[in-house]
Amino acid sequence: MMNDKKKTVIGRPKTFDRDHVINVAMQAYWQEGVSKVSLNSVCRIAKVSKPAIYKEFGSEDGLKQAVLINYHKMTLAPLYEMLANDQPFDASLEALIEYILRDHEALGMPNGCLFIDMRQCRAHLGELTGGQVDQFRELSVSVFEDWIARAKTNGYLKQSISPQTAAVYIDAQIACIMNMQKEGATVKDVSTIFRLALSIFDKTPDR
Amino acid sequence: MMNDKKKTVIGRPKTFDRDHVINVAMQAYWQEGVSKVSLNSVCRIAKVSKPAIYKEFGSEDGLKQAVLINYHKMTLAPLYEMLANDQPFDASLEALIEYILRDHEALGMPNGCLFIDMRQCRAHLGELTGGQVDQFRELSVSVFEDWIARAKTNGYLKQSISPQTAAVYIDAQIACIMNMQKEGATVKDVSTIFRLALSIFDKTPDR
DNA sequence: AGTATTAAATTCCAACTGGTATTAAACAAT
DNA sequence: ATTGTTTAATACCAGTTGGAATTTAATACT
Repeated sequence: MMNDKKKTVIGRPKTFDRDHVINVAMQAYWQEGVSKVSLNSVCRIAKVSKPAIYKEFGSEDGLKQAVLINYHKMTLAPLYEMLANDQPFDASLEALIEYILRDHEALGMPNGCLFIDMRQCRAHLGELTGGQVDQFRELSVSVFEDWIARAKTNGYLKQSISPQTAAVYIDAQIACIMNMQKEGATVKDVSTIFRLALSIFDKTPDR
Repeated sequence: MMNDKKKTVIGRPKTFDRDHVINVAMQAYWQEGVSKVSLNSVCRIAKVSKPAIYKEFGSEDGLKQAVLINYHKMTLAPLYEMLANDQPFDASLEALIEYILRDHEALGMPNGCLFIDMRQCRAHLGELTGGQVDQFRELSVSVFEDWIARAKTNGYLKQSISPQTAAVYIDAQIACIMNMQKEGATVKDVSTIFRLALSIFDKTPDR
């Protein structure tokens, strides 16, 4: 806006690649579990020095928060956007199922969900990351709630379940499935269980 | 069987209280999460020296295994026994729900489930504990499977779900609920979600 | 009293943790 | 070439970890 491409700046030029560090750390946290990855090991695999990370993120807590925000942007936000579209409930439900059940390994992603992992060790996270987790949690349930409420007013959903309850239920089932996946359950089992759990939203309850 | 109460034995008399250490460690693992409790801290709160623990359990891994076995005996086994009784399916299902939903805090227990916690960090456990987790896992699903299969042959359950699938489903839902509980969900929410998830086994599907 | 035997606690270890003070390097301006 | 400024890397800190060697204490037997 103010200056174009390259303003000359004095001092040693920056070589630190913020995104690279975030991605490497995200991969490690996601794969191993956030509580199993030390800051030292992040430095090792990202090939950056510890003071460089402190300069950029302030603390380990800051790094974790940055990673979580990144994870949200690339993995959670797209799902929420999908649910915000005004499709028929059946279609959006199927889209959600597809998204949750997509094969992580085939896509080069670790199994499980980093967000769920962080929620489960919430008590041991720092202020920044912990607060961010809470914030994303609220966002998550409100998205589900809106989605269900909209489906009901649109007549897609006849069930007597309240949007609040439905939102908590869906949230819990996603967490459940992500944990199963991380524990090494087969794709088939994970899929069967998830569809079974969400079958309570089916219109024709004659199983 | 061979000797009565007290056989005289040379050497310094033992003061180490195995059960005390196991209970203290179990409490800590259960409360904080097994991966968050160091052997040093167990020594501190149990007021025993580290070599004493090594003498008794061989290693940290051995202690964790002993704790898991104890946890199983006092918390998991009773549930399995209940399900082995030949009650009507509705009754045993309700009993399971009651047992899973019982108020941990009111009973002086930490929230969540130590077994589930160990399953989720299975990859980071030692050989002994990890193997024990696997063993109890197999036992668990086989108990659920037998229970469901029995209910079906007895005509209590008309559903088209296979016992294998049902067993995995129940296992997953229990894990789900325990995780919710540990994350601090209200008793009401936990109860609602669990009953909703298990409502797929209801006879009359007109919710 | 002394000795063998068993169990206890103290002390130590190298490795690792999150975090920081200090030094070295790379540039622009002079 | 020197100086100022910014970044990067090295080296270090105190504290903790799982584990083990060593020492000290408590008993029965001789």
